[in-house]
Amino acid sequence: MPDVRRGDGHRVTSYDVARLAGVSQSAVSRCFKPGASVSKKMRARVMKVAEDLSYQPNAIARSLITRRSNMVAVVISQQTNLYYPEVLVQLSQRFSERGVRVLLFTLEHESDIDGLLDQIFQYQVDGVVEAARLSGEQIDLIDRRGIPFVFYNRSLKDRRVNAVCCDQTEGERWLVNRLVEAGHETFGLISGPEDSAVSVERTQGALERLKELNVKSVTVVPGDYSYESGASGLLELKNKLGELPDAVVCANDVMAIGCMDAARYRLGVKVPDDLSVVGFDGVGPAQWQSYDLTTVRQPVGRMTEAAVSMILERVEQPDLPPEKRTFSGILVDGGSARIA
Amino acid sequence: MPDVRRGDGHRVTSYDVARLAGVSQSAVSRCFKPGASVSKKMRARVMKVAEDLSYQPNAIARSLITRRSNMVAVVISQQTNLYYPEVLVQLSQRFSERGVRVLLFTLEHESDIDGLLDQIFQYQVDGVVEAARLSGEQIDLIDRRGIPFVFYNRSLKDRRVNAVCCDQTEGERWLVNRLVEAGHETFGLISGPEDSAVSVERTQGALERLKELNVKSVTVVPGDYSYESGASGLLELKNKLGELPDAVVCANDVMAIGCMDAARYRLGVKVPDDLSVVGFDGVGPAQWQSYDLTTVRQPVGRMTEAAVSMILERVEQPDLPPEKRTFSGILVDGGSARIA
DNA sequence: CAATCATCCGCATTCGAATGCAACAGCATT
DNA sequence: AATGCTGTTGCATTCGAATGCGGATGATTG
Repeated sequence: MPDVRRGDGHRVTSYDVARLAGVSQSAVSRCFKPGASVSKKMRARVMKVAEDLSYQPNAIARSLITRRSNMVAVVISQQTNLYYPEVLVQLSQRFSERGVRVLLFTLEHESDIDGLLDQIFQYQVDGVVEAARLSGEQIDLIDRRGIPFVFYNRSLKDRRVNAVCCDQTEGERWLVNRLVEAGHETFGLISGPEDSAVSVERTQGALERLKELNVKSVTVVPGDYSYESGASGLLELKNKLGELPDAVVCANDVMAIGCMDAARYRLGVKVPDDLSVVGFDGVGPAQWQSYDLTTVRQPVGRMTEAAVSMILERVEQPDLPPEKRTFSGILVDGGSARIA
Repeated sequence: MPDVRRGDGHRVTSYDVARLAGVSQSAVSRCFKPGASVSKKMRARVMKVAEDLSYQPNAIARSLITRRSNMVAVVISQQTNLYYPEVLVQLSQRFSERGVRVLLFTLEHESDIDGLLDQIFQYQVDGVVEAARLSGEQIDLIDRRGIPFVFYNRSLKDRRVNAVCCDQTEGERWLVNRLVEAGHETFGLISGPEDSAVSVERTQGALERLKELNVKSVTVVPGDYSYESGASGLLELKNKLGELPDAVVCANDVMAIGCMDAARYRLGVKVPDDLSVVGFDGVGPAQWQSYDLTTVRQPVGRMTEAAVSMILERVEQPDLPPEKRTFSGILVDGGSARIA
């Protein structure tokens, strides 16, 4: 089996193929471009040699001249939230079906994003999917670079940006409706991190609906989306109220799960008999029988598909106006909440 | 605030900076290279202009000439296994601390890997982390390209490749020891996918130790690493045996969790009183109080660190010989198994 | 003041593929 | 045989940064 590298340690280039096939480098290039003007004879000849040499066009060189890297940056923070890995995998799969690769940028802390934007730009990505918070100036920065970007589940109200969101408010309202219909009267809320727009929307959405429905007893305690904070949130609620509320509304599934476990194993309380718990997201473990969580599932498939096509459309047509697409969640009635 | 793009829609290049600063392009290039021969005056001057123009060196162009893309491909399959997202995030973070970015390749089916290798090569990545199965020919393919690569938790016995593994066999032996010491006499095993080397090692490891300890009643049923297959695996065991075994050894945590739920909610059996269940991996949910799983935790931090440094060392010194690094897992005694 | 040396800078080239343009071949038409 | 047309091919240039080499500059020494 022949070695694919030339003697000098360089990679195989289109010139090597051209020389061996007795044609010009441009011919080789054209052979690899679908729909280019090449005779079948030429193509066959070149492809044969290319095959023999295991030649693959250098995407880096191509990017330089075409000004398309076929790479998209995906920025993810919040690795504690089980929800994000799923989003990431789906984005990756959908992009790759369209010939685009994901360059991954993970943030340990959301504040690390400053230097990161510069990094992203250096790699000349064709677009950016942001599942992290950005300040107004940072958005300006991207905008001025003219790179299409889409926010995933976060958007700035007074800003014309592309965004794909799940309707957090609506989802919370559904959950509250269900709980109130079933006769729950005292409520505890465990919110997410203050700086998470999603969390704020969810908590506000629930509060608003509770108010509309004239529910008097509502207590909010802070959480951070983690299992532990769901558990400690419940204990804190009990402390504050002196007793448990009828229902606890958690800003995500993982906290709801932590909350259920604390109820059962630390307080010895039955869910849903003595306490109803609901979450949000619809992550895999929420369906596990130990939890069987009542929650709102985000339509991740449709949301990621939307994000991908919004980006790629704007790579082709940079002048498309900004767009926000909001998807309704799916109410999942589980066994973690008493129903009427 | 000035627009960072020139009138013609092109990006800002080192030539633009050079022109405005009244120096040569090479000077600009040198200013961005740490340790290059540039006077402080020059550097200050250039940096000022660069700042004004929001100039960032084009990593694509740089890669072309330096033959370093500062990108590493990470190939992941098996998205059902909760274990992999954690690995991915850690790899990404550790690489980025060293100035290297992760280009993500996800596989829906392990068989999709054929075309994928070509894709990976096109992007001129500096290295590859493989958390997917490869055939011998595929390894040849990578080898001949001279790209450093590391297998993560899979390796071919009779092949000189780089690999980072958790000692699956040893871990299973520990688990079996614990169970046998505690008096368990009849065993069920739920294996992972047949084509997963990890699963085979785990199951074999357990079987071997059980044999050594002279345990007679051992039944193996197949699983696929999913929650559902853990649940159905338990039912199948019961069918086969006519009754439940004393203990079920699952090839990963997620199946163990499915198994526990099936025991409790479908069979009405108490864990660990009537049935002991153990897993493998040490994923987050294994620690949730509803499960509190006895398992072997893979030292993901050390393993990913090892993978990263093995790759990067070989980018610098391509002649380093292949190396396999095997890490012991950490036995986690949870409440899902009766102990002596 | 001349000689020596280190430091710093610019010129020119390089990486590998894409593409506009011109040249050319082959074929049909008259 | 001359003309025109279509379909292919090659030439030359381009993308943007890095770098070896020679030359200029300035500092230092005798």
